[in-house]
Amino acid sequence: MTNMRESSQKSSGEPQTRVPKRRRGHDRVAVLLEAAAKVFVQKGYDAATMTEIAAAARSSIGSLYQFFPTKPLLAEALHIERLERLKAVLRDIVEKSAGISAADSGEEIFDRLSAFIETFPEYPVLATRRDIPKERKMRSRAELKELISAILRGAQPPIKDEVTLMSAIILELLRIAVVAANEPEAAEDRRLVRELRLMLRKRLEEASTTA
Amino acid sequence: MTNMRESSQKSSGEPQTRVPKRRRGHDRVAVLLEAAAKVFVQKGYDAATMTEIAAAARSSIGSLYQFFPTKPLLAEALHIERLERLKAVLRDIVEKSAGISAADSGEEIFDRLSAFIETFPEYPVLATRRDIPKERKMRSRAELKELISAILRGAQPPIKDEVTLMSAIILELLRIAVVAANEPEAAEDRRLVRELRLMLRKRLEEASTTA
Amino acid sequence: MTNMRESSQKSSGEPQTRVPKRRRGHDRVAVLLEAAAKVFVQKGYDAATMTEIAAAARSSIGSLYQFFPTKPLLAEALHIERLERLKAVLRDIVEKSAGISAADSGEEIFDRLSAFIETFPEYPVLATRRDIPKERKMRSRAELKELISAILRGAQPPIKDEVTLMSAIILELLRIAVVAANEPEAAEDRRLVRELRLMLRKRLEEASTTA
Amino acid sequence: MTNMRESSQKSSGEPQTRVPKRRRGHDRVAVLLEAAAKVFVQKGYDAATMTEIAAAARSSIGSLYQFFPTKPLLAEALHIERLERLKAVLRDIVEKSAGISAADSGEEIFDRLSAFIETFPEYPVLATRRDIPKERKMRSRAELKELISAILRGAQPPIKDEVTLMSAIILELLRIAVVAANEPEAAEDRRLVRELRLMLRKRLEEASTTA
DNA sequence: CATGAATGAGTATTCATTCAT
DNA sequence: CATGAATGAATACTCATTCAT
Repeated sequence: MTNMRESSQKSSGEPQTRVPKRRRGHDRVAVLLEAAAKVFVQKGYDAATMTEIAAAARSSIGSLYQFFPTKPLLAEALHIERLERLKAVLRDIVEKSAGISAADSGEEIFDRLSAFIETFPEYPVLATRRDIPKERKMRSRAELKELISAILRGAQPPIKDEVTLMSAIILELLRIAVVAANEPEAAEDRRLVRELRLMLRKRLEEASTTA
Repeated sequence: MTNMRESSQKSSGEPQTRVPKRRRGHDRVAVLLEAAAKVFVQKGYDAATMTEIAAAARSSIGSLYQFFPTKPLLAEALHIERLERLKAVLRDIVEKSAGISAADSGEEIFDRLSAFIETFPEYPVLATRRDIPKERKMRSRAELKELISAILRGAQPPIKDEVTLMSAIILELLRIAVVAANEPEAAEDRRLVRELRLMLRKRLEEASTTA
Repeated sequence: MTNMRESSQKSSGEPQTRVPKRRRGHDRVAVLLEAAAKVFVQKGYDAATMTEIAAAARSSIGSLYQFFPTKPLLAEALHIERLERLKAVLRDIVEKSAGISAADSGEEIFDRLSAFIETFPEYPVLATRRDIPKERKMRSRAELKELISAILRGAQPPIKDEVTLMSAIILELLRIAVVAANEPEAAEDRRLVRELRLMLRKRLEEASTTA
Repeated sequence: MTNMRESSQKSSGEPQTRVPKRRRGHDRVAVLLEAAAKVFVQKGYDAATMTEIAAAARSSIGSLYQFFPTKPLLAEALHIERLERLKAVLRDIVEKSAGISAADSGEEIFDRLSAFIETFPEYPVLATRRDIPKERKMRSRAELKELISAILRGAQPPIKDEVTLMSAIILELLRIAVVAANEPEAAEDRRLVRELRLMLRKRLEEASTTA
């Protein structure tokens, strides 16, 4: 009793993800996040239970809560972690793609991000969970679009069409690839993805100044 | 809630959605389904509760269960209802589109299905809920693709590329439109959808035998 | 999952104590309240658990929550119920005490309220629980003081001192009696209460206009 | 939290509050006790958590447990500390009040104890917590009454009524003052306290042998 | 059939306490 | 001794589902 849900007020406002101060804590946090990732993919965000996540991490429920005081906060922490990696991938492409054609860069993005999703299938789960803070959602989307735009802006020959729109297209075509990856008809879907990749290439070639 | 009980099955044969005999029952069922649709859209499938659905239908929980013995069965019933309407739309296009160019038909599909989703926003919720029977998922997907294929097969000039693949593309591009409809950046999204529509047109024109 | 505590929002705002619509419900509610009273007295408000209350009512936890959606709401409902009875007692004295001396009325109040507390020992527990809505606390206190004031105003000979102050004194002296009732040294405490009763009498006699 | 574990006792002898050997330990203990006092007042005994107390003392939970192996023991230690101070106050009055009238001494007690409560608002919290050992409760109460009795016995002119009873009255009137101090209607409460003080004076004057 | 009460397993979360470093 | 991570029983509360009236 004297449960939080009763009217007792914590003086320290919103609970936050705790940063571990010991080595053991750091390791544990990593294990917990991976366990969460696994369970979120398997069951979906809503159906995933904190208990199962703790079990998957071979940890006690108390330990889980020591670092992630609520389920949304756990999801958020994992989400941010993955988003950081995703942005790193794009940043890497930004560097390497200077002077490359938009069409080629587009395919690079397409391929690298497909690989990313395959490695971190929890990403789409996290990115679409219902209780994601709306502001966060828009911000991270903007960040991704900005990175893709940066890639396109560095393209040679330059793109004439609005770069933002192109970025949005890429992002959306990727969303399809993501979903398709979870569908059962693997064979056909692979062809579908290839096709989308091609449509993108065409569109980007068209958008490139043909001098 | 992904409650254990949800998936519990009586050994005495699967419970089935009851077909009401009297008129009153029919009305009640319709009201219940609409209420379910509303709540599913508002809260999502998992977070929607049978109690709230009953309340939204100004009915009692007992009544709701009289017709839909489990939550998945309720979702399934609604899903089928909407799917029927969706197929009707496509069938209508099949008829009207004989002799029309694939590109024009594609746009027609795009527009009509967009309108459908706007009218029945619960459709994507139902189509992506986690506990959808996998077999059902594949079957309905196949039905939709077959209908779109029928449209494309009737196109004049005929399509040379594999019709099934084209159908898949259309379906996926639509998925984007659906998601985009739920995003906050309305203005940009509208442009995005228009762009996808255009890409589709291009692809279909290209696929058409240019004699 | 999809627990209330997650970010899902109920459309209907604050949960409220539900009014039973069936006979069975009415009975159950009564039993639940008595059980709550018993457990609150035994364990105190904080240490009382909803589970134990349900058990004491030979009811399921679900049933308890059907009518009292939170522990504070349960306490509040019981509090109000008892407060109503308490006010009824005072109203009864108001009627009977017209023309009686303030000193006699004071003793009557003292005795009747002592009896009340003995019958409903949960009252002080409820009235002093930490999460009582402050506004409610002040309002009920004001109501009680107003009733006692009404009694004193009807006294013959009339009271010259400020009636409100006298009411506050009575209320406070009673608080002592209440606490004393829960102490172990019964014998001495009884004498103490008698003494307080006497002090009150003296004070009221003094306050009465001796023409 | 009235946790089961609170009352769990190791078979290997009751854990006891550790007496620190070094200066640093003494300081730490003092800080911990003050932090506990603060949190107990803010949240109440039940709602206060060991973690929050440790934090308030800018100490670690481990350190807190080093000195106070259980929450009740912590409360007990603080309780005793405050009780010692309270007795010191009364002892001081005993000395100074020889030959003074009971009425004057009574007012002195009233005032000094009011001040004490204002300085140590945790005292009533501790003195009324549910898990206070009953025996302790009675013993400390007896000690206080004895001290007050000593004061009254030294009064000039001597008291004829039973001194113990008078002591009890004083103690109880004080209880009111305490509670009143926590009520919101400050202004009125002040008048109330003054009034009780006066009633006490009257009663003590009356109890004094008027030769 | 309609109604709403009854049920209880399941869920997120808390917190006193222990223990390895 | 200090520190903070680990533990898990206990708690409030939810919700699908059943059933008596």
